[in-house]
Amino acid sequence: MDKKVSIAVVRRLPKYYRHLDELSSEGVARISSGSLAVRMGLTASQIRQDLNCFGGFGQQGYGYNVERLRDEIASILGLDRRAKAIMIGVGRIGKALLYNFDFRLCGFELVRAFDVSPDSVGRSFGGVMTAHIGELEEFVLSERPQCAVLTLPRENAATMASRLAFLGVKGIWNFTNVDLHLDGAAVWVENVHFADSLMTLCYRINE
Amino acid sequence: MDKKVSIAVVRRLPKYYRHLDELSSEGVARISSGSLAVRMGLTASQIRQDLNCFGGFGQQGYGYNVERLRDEIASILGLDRRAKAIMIGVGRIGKALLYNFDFRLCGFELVRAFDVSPDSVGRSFGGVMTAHIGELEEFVLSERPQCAVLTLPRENAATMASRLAFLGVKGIWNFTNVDLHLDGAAVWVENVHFADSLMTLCYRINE
DNA sequence: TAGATTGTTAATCGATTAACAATC
DNA sequence: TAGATTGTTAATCGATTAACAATC
Repeated sequence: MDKKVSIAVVRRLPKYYRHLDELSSEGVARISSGSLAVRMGLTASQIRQDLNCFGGFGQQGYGYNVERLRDEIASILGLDRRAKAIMIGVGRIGKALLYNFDFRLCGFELVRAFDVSPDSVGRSFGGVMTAHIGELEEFVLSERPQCAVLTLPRENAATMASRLAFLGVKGIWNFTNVDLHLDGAAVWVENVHFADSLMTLCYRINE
Repeated sequence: MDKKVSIAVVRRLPKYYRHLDELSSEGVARISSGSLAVRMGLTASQIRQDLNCFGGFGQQGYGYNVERLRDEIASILGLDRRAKAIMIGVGRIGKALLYNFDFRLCGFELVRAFDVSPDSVGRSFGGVMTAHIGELEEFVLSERPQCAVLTLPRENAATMASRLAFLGVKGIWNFTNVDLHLDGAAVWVENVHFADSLMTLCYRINE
């Protein structure tokens, strides 16, 4: 266990979790790497390799216990830690996330949103209170959120990212279509580049 | 030119496009693979390899003409084709896209949205008219959109995907947290899995 | 026990990086 | 011409797949 874990493996973990959780809801108690492979569109070999980065969760001749494996993966991902997160920018995308997206299922507690607009400041959306961006420093230094959701206009993304890195935030979930360069800072940036995604689809359609 | 193009290369194309477009706005007329590599966080070798999948766009001793290269990549991606797209499901995420996202910059014209709710049907959001989902078949068969944006509740995603595949849609931009299996159908699915993305970040933060 | 299926090592495949001749 | 930088081939690296002994 604890071999070097590649990016490719980490990116597959949420997918494993999702399918195992579904299987669990369907009442499936155990599954072999072969069946899971068919269901997920992977190879059995790859699944066994992936899981063995973290430990031997299966049993020869039997397969894997669905609930146990799901919970192991949840734990590996840190979904049970409930780290604090904040949101920067409460526009349409920010609000869509606040109302429709369950941060808890992804291991986070969204504790505060920030914006500049009087339309949003002081109001609560999806149960999350919005404060003025001027209060960011004080809030972060006292509450120590580990993650920030960047849903502000792209012009302000780079500056805000540095500001957050300086404050010690450890992860940025970036919805602006900008590549953030936080050289030196120990910040992990996870990008959600809508445009890149749709352009990829455009390529496939026109192929 | 026209060597086999890997998934990895295709996924980098939008990023090349974005950076070249920025360089162009900055008034930069030419760039070497070395400088572009520094800017994009890649290696010069990889950039030259990537671009040579499609043709020799550079010039020895000079580098690449920024505007020309940007336009070549736009053309490779098909951003200049303006394919028709429709949206299925006009909830908060759908509306956020309709109001804030520029489909044209990604090679699509969003021509119609569909929903069931009387709150949305007959209304226009971000310049796109919403029709009742019952009119889907007629519309698709006459207008022949090549792409559908799936922003409906996840319970309905699988059924709707089959329906769209049957109607001859060629690409699905999937915002529901479900893996769609359209075996046999010639449909490319491009997923935007918010939860998978955030869970990945959760892993990094708890590492 | 016999059958099934894992964990793990070895083989293959593909993608990235390095090197350099071609040439602007 | 000399310097710079590409296009392209070869070398390396890493990830996926195959194979099989271990074992439940």
